Amino acid sequence: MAAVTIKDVAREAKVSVASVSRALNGGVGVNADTSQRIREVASRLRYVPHAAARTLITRRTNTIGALLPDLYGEFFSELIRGIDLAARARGLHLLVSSSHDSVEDAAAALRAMQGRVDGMLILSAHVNAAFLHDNLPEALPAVLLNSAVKSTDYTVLNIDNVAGACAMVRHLLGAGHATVAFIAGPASNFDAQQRDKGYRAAMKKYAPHVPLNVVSGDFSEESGYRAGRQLLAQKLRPRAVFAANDMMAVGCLYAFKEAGLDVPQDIALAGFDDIPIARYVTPSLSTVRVRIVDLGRSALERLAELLEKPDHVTASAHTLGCEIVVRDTCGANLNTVSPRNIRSSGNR
Amino acid sequence: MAAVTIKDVAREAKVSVASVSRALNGGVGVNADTSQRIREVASRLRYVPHAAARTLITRRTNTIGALLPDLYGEFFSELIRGIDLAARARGLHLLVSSSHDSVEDAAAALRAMQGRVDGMLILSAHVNAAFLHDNLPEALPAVLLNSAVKSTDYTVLNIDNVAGACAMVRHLLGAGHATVAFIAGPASNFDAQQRDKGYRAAMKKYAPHVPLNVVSGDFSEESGYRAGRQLLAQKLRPRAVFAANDMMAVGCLYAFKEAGLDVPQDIALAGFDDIPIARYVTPSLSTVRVRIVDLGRSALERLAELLEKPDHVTASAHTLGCEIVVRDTCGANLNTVSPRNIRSSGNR
DNA sequence: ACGTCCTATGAAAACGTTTACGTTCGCGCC
DNA sequence: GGCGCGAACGTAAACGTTTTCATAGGACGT
Repeated sequence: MAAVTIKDVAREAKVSVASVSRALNGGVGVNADTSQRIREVASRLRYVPHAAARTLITRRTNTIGALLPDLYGEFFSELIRGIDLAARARGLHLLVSSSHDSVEDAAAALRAMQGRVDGMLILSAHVNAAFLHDNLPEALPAVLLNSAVKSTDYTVLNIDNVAGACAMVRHLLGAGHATVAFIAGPASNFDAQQRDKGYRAAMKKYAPHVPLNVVSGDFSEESGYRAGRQLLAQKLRPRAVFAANDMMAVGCLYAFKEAGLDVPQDIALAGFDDIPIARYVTPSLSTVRVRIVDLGRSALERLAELLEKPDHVTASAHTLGCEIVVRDTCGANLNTVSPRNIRSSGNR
Repeated sequence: MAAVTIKDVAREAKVSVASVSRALNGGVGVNADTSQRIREVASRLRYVPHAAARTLITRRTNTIGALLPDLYGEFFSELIRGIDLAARARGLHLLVSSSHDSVEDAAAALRAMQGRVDGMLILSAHVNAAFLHDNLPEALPAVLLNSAVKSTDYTVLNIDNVAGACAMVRHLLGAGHATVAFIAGPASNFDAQQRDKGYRAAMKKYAPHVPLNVVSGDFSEESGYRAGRQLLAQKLRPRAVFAANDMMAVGCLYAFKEAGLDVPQDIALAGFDDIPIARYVTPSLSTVRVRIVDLGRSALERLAELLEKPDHVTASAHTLGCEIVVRDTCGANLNTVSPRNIRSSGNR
């Protein structure tokens, strides 16, 4: 056992523990060369302050907790990466609890983090004001990600789904596709709601005389496939289809291929998320990209802000922009040969 | 501030703090109904033991740390999911530090976790005996993932890359492809080394008279593309190509398509990892699947074992099997129509 | 020479637990 | 009745820090 404590350092440096503590924490109120000597002794003994003891008296854990649902692939890893990077830059640790699909699960995890963290990052389908009130100790700073909660008590950080969807619909219309159908996501999902809203807003604004055409889906590839078949069965087949996420777009793409249609000549297609698969399907999928890393990073930054000055940093709401990624399925670059985007990173 | 401590509970229940502690921790040595009463008071006051105070005296944090490199997508999320699930089942918390690409980074992160965790899960390219000796406090239990370290001091958990690669090469040969080339990964990478080894072993065993044919790559898609062109330029084009990972296989696939070759008729192809993209490229990629969730889960289970009884649980080495996933690029199911595998899960 | 202030330092309290050690008390046994 | 014993419970020490307060000793102005 290492077990080298502040007392050992004090004895070795022939000073009191108080001086050691002072020297190691900024060194104010202690002579410069004494401080220097203490530091040397400390590093020689490989002294590491006992985090728990420090927490006990400081009331600071220097740790933030992340409560996440059962996320999938890229989204999860990018989000964590963003959070982790920003946390490390601030000397904060990251306590993760993921894969919560039920409310009880999430509540239990939240309670288990009690006292272990200085603040929380929460991304969960079932957080609402009541849930938070019941399970989140008041005065524990928290930042909500992608949440419909509009409380004045919590800072929330959202992806600008509306603007992203709106921009894509506009792009499709602008590419000459007169009619644009929409494959919706699960009605309970906040992202899905917002994207739906964006579709409707864009249609109203840029193609006010074209009737809306919405078929339902649940974000799964299979539901996208079904939606695709459903659209093909319509009397007037739409010129373009906008799916609320990429997985559904991929399913839809297979339905079109199966029917012998040429994408984008016969029918254009676009998705949302820019999952890695998007660039590898044939033809490659046009979509709306969300910078997930940024979402994680700025979430942590907001939280860190809250930690610094808990005194009236008013809870605020922020929005993260999206960008349109034009590939082959949207039919906007028919005449140009689309270069295959090779990414040289990612050695896994 | 909640700030309800054990003293508050004791006062309210008219007992000493010692009895409260006893009642809440198994309740031995305390009268049954006293214990009951204490519990009621505790839950009524919403008492939550202060984790740091408990850690200070117990020397247990009930937290395990995970040190991970800059992982990518599915691999990362699945690994964390496996670890998280197993940890939660044991009441352990998970402190994550990821995205470490340099040795210094990893060392710093390891030291920062000092005293915050009861044990470590380490997956990193640059861990070796010396690194661990320098940065890991002795007597801190650790489990190494996918590591070349063969120390008797640490438990290591590896993917059976050799057997996986071996099985795939055998499968390709068995499908009638007389010659099999190999696209190697970065020489410094342990997985890459093992897969290379598997290729060589299989060729020696099942096709001893066929010359080896290895071109180099670095796990990136781009290097796979280059390797593919290199293979096509050979005098005797191989009948099948086995890439050390899926990304390179995908790059290679594009090189073949570009050259107008039909895969798998003209040349067969296989990868390793079964990343999600594998099933979406056209034709879909045959590959070797690794159950990453299991890797995470059993890593945590080994570590938990170490924590339970630090007294001579001899450090051991374990291996996790792979399975071959036959899709279209390997040419093994030419005559059957391969059903497109739709996954209905994954709503993200 | 003397009070005053300032700097460097040490002593000790406090944080909230767990646990070793006493103390009390009831009970059975000789 | 004395004795030992075990169960129930309380007292207090201990864990390793930070921080408040006290003290000593200069420097400095008068």
